Amino acid sequence: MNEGVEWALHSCLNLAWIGEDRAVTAARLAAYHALPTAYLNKQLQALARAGIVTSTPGPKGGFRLARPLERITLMDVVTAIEGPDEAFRCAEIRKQGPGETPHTGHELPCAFAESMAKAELAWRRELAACTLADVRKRAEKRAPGARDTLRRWFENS
Amino acid sequence: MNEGVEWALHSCLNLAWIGEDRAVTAARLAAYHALPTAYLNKQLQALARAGIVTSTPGPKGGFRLARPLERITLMDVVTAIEGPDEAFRCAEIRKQGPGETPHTGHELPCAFAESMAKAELAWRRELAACTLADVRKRAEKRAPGARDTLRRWFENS
DNA sequence: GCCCAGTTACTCGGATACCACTTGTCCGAGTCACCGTGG
DNA sequence: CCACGGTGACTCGGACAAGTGGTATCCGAGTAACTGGGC
Repeated sequence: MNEGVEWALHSCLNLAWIGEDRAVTAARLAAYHALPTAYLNKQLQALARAGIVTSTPGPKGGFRLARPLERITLMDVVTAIEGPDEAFRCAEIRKQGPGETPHTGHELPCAFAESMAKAELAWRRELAACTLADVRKRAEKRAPGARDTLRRWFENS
Repeated sequence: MNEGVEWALHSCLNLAWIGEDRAVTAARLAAYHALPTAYLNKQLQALARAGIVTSTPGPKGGFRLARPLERITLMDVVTAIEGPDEAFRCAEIRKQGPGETPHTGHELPCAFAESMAKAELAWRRELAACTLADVRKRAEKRAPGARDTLRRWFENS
């Protein structure tokens, strides 16, 4: 899986902690975790295309959350970064070569693909059931000072 | 996801349909679906290392199933081909740069990683619950002639 | 006829290139803030 | 003092390279079957 997913998740949480009142540039978000600025910018663009964050150009511009964390799921972020394609894409090799399935088995979906899709659906269901607000709650319980440290750093930057 | 997974799954099913009495070479398995022989051989080697199939060299050699399909799950095959690593590997970026989580939040696992791992566990659970025998049953119901066609082709090859 | 050793051909197995995609970087279009000027 | 136009700098956004892992291939080590000869 693309590692940009982790960057995007933490960036969303950071944006929420900073507050929705002001936009944050990709450079500052990147600096906070020592990430390559331009590449994180690329991921944030993907989030913007997905409607998870909004981007404003010009001075005092940057990114901010498009909606509260309660309405953003892990699935949203993963889909925004990874794309909508399924991980297991059936190439239908059973239809190639002499082994092409006979007796009207072509139209019906491949039994393997079906089971893999079912498993992937369970994965997506879990991701869709977990909002970033849930994660924020757990993170604040574990590292109580993280939020304040972050706000202080972004104000003094 | 690696496309070799699909090849391995179909090859296992084909081996089961052919019968356990004789070994089948990678070349014939590949020819049946018009796949590159050497590369499929590589995937079969991975299955052999995982103990899913056994390989015998020399004339009349080849691959055969190490155990019946009832005891082979989708998870086994996926792990054999893809490796045991999780798809989402947390790089712990929260510990980098000025944003390193303070107040003893380091030892506890990342909340994001935890949720992602939970979702992935659901995926693995589904894969582990589905045996290749289940898939075979469904495939035979959809394409009743597939098994006989396959056996005929492999006998006349 | 039976046994055995040598040869042979066939198999897997790992070492070796090729290619696509992820990762990483750069510069330009657009935009808002700021500043100086005029009323 | 206030309004306004011009300038400037800062932002995102997409186009452009580099590195890594998946994809594909080849050749060698090893083995079991086959063949021919000897008993």
